[in-house]
Amino acid sequence: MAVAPEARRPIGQGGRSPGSLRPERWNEIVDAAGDVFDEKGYAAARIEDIAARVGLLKGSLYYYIDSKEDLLFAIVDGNHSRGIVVVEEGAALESADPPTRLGAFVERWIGILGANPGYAAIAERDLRRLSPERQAIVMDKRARIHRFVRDIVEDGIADGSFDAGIDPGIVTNNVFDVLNGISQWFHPARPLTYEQLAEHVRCFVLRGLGADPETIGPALP
Amino acid sequence: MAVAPEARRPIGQGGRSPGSLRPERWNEIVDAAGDVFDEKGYAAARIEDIAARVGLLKGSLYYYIDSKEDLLFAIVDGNHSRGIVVVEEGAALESADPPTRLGAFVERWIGILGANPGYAAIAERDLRRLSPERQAIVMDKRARIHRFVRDIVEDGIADGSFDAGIDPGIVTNNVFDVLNGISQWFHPARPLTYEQLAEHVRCFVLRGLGADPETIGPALP
Amino acid sequence: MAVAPEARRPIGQGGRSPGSLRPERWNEIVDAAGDVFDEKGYAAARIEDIAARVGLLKGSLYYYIDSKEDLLFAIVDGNHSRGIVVVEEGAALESADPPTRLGAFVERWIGILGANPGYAAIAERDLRRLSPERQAIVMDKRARIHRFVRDIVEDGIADGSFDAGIDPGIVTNNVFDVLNGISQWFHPARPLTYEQLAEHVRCFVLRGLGADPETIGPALP
Amino acid sequence: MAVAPEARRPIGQGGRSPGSLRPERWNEIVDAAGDVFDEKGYAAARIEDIAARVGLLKGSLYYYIDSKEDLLFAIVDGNHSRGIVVVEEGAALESADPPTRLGAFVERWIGILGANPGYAAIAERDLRRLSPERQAIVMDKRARIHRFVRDIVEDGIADGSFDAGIDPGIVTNNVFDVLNGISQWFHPARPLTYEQLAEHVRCFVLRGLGADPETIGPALP
DNA sequence: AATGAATGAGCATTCATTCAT
DNA sequence: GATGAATGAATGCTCATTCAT
Repeated sequence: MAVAPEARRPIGQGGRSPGSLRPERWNEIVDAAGDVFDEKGYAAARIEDIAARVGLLKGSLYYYIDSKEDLLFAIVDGNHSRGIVVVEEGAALESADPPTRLGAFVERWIGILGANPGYAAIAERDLRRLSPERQAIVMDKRARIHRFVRDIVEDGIADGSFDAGIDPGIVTNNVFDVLNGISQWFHPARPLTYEQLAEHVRCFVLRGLGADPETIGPALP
Repeated sequence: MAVAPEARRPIGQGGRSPGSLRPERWNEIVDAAGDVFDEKGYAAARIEDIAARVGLLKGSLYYYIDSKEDLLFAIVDGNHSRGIVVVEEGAALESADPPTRLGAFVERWIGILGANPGYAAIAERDLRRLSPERQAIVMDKRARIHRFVRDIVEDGIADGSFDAGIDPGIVTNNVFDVLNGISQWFHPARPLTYEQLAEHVRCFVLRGLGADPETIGPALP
Repeated sequence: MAVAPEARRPIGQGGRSPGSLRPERWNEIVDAAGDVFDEKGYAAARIEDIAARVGLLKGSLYYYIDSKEDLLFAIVDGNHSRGIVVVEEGAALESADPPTRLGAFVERWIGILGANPGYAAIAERDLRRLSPERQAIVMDKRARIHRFVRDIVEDGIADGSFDAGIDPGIVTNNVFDVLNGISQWFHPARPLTYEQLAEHVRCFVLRGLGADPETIGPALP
Repeated sequence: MAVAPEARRPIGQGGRSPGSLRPERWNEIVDAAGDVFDEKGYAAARIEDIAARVGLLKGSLYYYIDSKEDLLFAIVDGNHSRGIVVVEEGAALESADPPTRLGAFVERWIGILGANPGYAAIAERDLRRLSPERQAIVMDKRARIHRFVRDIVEDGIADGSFDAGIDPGIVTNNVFDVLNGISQWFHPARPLTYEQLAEHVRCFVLRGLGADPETIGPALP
């Protein structure tokens, strides 16, 4: 899940930010870093590999970055920024019932997974390698995303559309575990599109919350 | 999820395996490695840290291991060996209906999580840092564990106890994502025991599969 | 016996081979390695010493090499490549009689010893520390060099210019033992040039083979 | 060329000298060390390998030695002690002519090579790894051995049995290079005994010195 | 005599980072 | 913008050596 171009400039970084000069180059680099981090993990990834993937020598990469961590931050923060976008786009559905809103969220989330597959895992895995300040930036976004789902869950419990016995905290975590896990095993090469996958996952999640089968909608086609 | 003591000797490793001489020492070391790998990730973990945690100098650790990878393998393989145990212990329930069997599996799994918390993530994260041979050993166990759940799911679809519209492959992955995600956010320090957590997760999963609420059992207390 | 500059680029090595970019630097490094290996032996030689001798820090040396063994190979293989050159330069003498050819070979060999003294011993001593593939490359060259001398010996026995009772295998080994031993005790600081030494050794060897004193030429001046 | 038992106790070492307790054990250990040093070179040889070859653990070897260097010294000094014996045994031939004396020396030397093959190379190769004191002890023996041959050569030149044009220093080195080189290529598995080899080498050397073919004796059978 | 365990200094190698050109 | 060269700190691993038992 690469960062959407408009969210991709180094944020909270100050300095010359060379990315502003050639945004497309910066995006290439971040994508390359995403691939390499995904394959080897942040610590084992080599700057040289990332540079080679965009046709540079390792020394040259430092024209674009100040440190390896910049790339991790760009990816992890970008991932979360996209998550924020997913969450905020829900405005149109604000008046809908909780199952509909949660289902729509799941579909939007997986839809974006499809656009930039592969980097969700990095966010989970290597978040702690960031500096405390940057971790805080990311954790704040994460909390807002989390809160969005949890609010829906609590609303649903309150209005009876979800089972009263569920624990909002646990269930919210379960939902994100399901969503974040996807990119580790799903490959669109399968005879299944992201849209179809989203349907399955939406059902799994809503059922898991005890939603009325009627509300969830018809069985998958 | 550290390895249960009786399953912990280096398996499939050949060589002098000094761990067999002093199993407690070997267990201490593997536990220490698990902690450090969990905190920093495999690549960033330093042998020196692991050694210090058991009161040794880094060089001394090599009396017990041949390489850092040995420790990763001990943890990852041990984790999976415990998973195999969880899967195989289901013999008594073989004649039960699929929801009961799956629910019991979830409870056993989380029960073991409680015994040795923390290392499940390592297995998911750093599996690829193992040698191909060792990866194969682990992947084989993983496939068997996976197959156990998938078989239950398919049985349940066939006999109508799970929704006919679900995809066994997707759903099995969803289940493991939920189970493996737990150790990343659940801390027993919370006002919730592993048993109570297991109840919640059991319900979430079974409902997600479309099981009859009657079968799932009473709402959580 | 260091490698002649023109033969010195890493041969049969694949990879980026930065030495090709700055041959003089590569030669400096190989010479430094030759000195250090000669003084301490391959195993006891420290990369740090070699680096320091060319004004680098040990880490920097890895810009030029992939491993310490690369340096050993460059020296040992270079030595043998020079030997091949010595052997092949004999074309002009092909029609001469065996004693003349062998005498000329001895003179050429020692002449080259004089150009790059000191590393012949390394080739003999630490050949076995090379990887099997590289050993094979070197052993092949060695066999060709050996064969060149043996052929002359056999020709000489056949045409009566060498004693009929000698064993070509033994005598060829004796000749190379004499030639290879030189660099361990001869220092041109002595009141003797390499040319004079070569004359003595040529006589010793030809006499050893039972050549007609007339053929060998006049006593040394 | 292992050390003859009676010459094998650690010499010039002072201390408890445990070898005196079980001479045969000490010999076993020195032989094992000789094998390992010969295979890998002194620096690359591991105490553990030597210990394993005599059925001990590496720590246990220190009951017999004070340091790895003790073993090198035992071998190198032992080798030279044998050389001294070879040289001194010549008493009976003292009145013989130089070619006879030198020929007899070659035969004795190779005869002893046959008794303990393989370690001559170590002496040449790793002499410099000894402490200065021990190097001095060995170099003194070496000088005496060298001097023995050189004296014969000079006598031979003086009385006309060797060519007047040869340089005693060079030729003596040639002779030892031939003798010391043997163990690197000769294996008694060949269809040739040490006695036969000695004959060939004797002829090569004496001819090399310009001795009268009549003096050298009949061609090899 | 022998061992198991530990030590600690040393070494090859890696790699993020810098910088003059 | 990009590069080649160099840096230096870090880190996995080795191994001679010690010593209580």
